[in-house]
Amino acid sequence: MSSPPRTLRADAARNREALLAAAEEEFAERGLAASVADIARRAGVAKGTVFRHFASKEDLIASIVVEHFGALTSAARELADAEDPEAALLHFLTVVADGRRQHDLTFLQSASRDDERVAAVGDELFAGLDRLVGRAREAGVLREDVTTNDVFLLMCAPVHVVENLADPEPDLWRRYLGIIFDGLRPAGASPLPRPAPTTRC
Amino acid sequence: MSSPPRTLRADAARNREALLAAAEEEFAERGLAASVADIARRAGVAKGTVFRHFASKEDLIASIVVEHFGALTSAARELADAEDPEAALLHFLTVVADGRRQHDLTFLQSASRDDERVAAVGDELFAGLDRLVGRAREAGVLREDVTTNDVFLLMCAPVHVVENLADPEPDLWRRYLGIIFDGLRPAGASPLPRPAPTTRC
DNA sequence: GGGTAAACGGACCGTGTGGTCATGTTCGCG
DNA sequence: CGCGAACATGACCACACGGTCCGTTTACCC
Repeated sequence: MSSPPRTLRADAARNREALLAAAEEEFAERGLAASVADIARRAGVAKGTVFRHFASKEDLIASIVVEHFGALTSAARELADAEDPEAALLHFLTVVADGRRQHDLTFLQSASRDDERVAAVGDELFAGLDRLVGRAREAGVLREDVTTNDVFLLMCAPVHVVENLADPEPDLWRRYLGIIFDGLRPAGASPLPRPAPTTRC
Repeated sequence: MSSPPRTLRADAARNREALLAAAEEEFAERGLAASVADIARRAGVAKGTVFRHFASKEDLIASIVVEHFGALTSAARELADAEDPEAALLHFLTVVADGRRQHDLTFLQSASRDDERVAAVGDELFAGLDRLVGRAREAGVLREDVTTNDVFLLMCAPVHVVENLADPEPDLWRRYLGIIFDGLRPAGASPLPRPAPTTRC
């Protein structure tokens, strides 16, 4: 039992990146039904190569989600100490939505729910968001009864709202982010019928 | 070329209803990937029977959507002349979300986007909602810059937000309907970054 | 009850899928 | 340059899917 080498060969690294990019596009266009063969074709490699890099289709999906979550976590960290907490939170939510702009990738996330790597980066992302939400609430720009969990769940809603539209109109999600963000503000907030969820995610 | 009889035989009608119900449950549990064979098994009939009632899997999906839209249109009509326009709109949105409570069925809707029957009942539903939205805006309980199209798109968001949660918590969507509805109120409304969509649906 | 058309069952078919593997190719180090 | 290991390939497999078909069963009407 020998362990695999720590660094990938140049061509292998290139193919891995190409596969991740191709898979993201393919999943965006055809949903979970996108086939491994099509992904390989799009990346310009043979099908066997896909399974050299990813143990299974599920593993490929999880890898995409891990990559995305990582990028969002970085964005959250960079905004953690911004001067304007409200702008920081809104900007973060914009980054989240923009990252999924092309099409929605939430289904990938839920498809890899029990992957432990995904759970780990999900925790980090949640922690980053928690910081932003905490500062926003301290600053009084967020209604009192809203938790990080709420924002975490609502994060993808703007993109999701627009997703089923035939006509693309690439920036329309900004409109719904605006509406939902207004719903998160203290002004005009009415009592919420149910308590916030307790379990993370 | 003879036309089929106007009324179904008793057993056929029973099976048709059983199939629609079974399909709805199966789609809710397993998404679009639910197989016709599983649907048939759940309804207690053979696979061939499915295709006797519905020309294809797509046709079955469209039939479910048509049924749903019809029920919602009826609900909208009943609320059209309610005394309190705000309560009427909120109640309608509650009915919409509650109808999809078990799981989200939006993907069925988008899967049958080019079905003409679906388009027809979709128009009726939109008209019903338009009435409710119009009265709400006249009453000043809806922000000025929000259109019927916006509400139509946001309609399913509360359920969608909760959909990817592992833990069911069946009524949690009410919380997010509350938040989003607050975002639709005039109080504390901030300017929206993009214009409302022009194309219907 | 008997006759008939409608409805049902389930074996069957073609296709496309995720995944495997033996063989051939390329990188990169010495 | 040369060699071994890492990598890529594409034919191949088992399987599940949507959909078809025809022999059989069933509900309805007189």
